[in-house]
Amino acid sequence: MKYKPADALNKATELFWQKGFQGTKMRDLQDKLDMRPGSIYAGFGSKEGLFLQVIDCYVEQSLKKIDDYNELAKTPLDALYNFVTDYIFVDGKLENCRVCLLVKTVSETETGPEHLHAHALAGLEKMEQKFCELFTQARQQGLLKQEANPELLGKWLQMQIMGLVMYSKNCTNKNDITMMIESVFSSFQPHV
Amino acid sequence: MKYKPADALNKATELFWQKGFQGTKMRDLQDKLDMRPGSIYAGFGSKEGLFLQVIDCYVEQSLKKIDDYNELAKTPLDALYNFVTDYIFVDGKLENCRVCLLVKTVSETETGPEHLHAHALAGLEKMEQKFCELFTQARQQGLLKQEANPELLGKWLQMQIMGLVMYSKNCTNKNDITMMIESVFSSFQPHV
DNA sequence: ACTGGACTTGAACACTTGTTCAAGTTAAAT
DNA sequence: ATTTAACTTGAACAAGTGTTCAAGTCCAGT
Repeated sequence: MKYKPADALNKATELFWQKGFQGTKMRDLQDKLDMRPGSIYAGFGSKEGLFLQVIDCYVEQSLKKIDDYNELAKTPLDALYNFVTDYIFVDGKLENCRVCLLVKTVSETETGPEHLHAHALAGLEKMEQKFCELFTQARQQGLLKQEANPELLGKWLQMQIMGLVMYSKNCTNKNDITMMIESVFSSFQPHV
Repeated sequence: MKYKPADALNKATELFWQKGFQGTKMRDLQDKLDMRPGSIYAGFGSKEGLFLQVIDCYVEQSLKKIDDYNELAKTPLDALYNFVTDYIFVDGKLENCRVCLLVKTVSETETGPEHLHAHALAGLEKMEQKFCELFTQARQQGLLKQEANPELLGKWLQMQIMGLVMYSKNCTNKNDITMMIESVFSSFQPHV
């Protein structure tokens, strides 16, 4: 496969993210990627194969995104805070927030194709691990109580993000969400 | 429409809940409901029409379920706690937990059919209102600080449930989830 | 110039999709 | 017994589905 897959994968990601796995039709992909069916099958094997690669690509980019935030922010906790805030307020607007592709896929394939489900779950696990990493750093820097459990905090943050993002679909009040984010992150501060 | 829709609607709910709107095919419904296409269309208008009725039915039953919990429990807070716990640990097992049909639909139709999306959101709003109701009762009974805002607590609980349920798909450790539920509900107790 | 392999094309295929409809059944009201 | 309206049936339809494949294009290595 010599085809420049980066651009194609990003376009495919956009489609799958918008419409889900089942909602995305091969014809949609053909139009969006400007590739004929044969090329897509030569390059990616099948719709499922393409989707799996899209997920890998998505996970890789998401992990990198967190690293980028971490380099820019003063502390790992700030990085996580900024990551979450920017994820929910895209261009400052709550309406632009979209459910994470992995979460969407997990929900869609709850009973569906086993390997798609497993693949999305594996991606989420990597995200959680990354959260855990940053919490570990934060503790080393004395930003958390010494007894704090980074692994548990990672799980907790993962859960909170899932809740925040899903709930943001159901909420028109920017203020409510802002308060919730504050509330989530204030629980990470060491007891004063 | 004289057809006994109760049984049919429940069976349809089961299918849509398992497979989602797009994932559920008319043939599946025909088999599960043991009805021929003409009958389904006479009774429900279309696949979308049936789905909308399924959602209404689901919301109604969910609201009633909370009322039932409220009658059985000592306090509204206990009722909510039991509701959440039983929702996540179905038959005591984390694996049996399924993403709420409304949440699943919101996620699936994020960009898709406008009215399906709106209908699911409306259902979620009713659930939130019910949570708010119970929190109001709890405050009247002195179980919450007088300054507590039941409306905000309702939103908060809605968000937390979404997070807990979605995260439970990604978690094999029953203990972790139990701790998270405790953590969520301990935040409702008045400051000691 | 020639070969060979990777990539592309677009028509075509077999199957599935949601939906329709003419014909048949039921059962209460006249 | 006749009418009427609601409901059921199941074959059929048109459109859409993921996928294939013979034929063509490209281009690096000989």
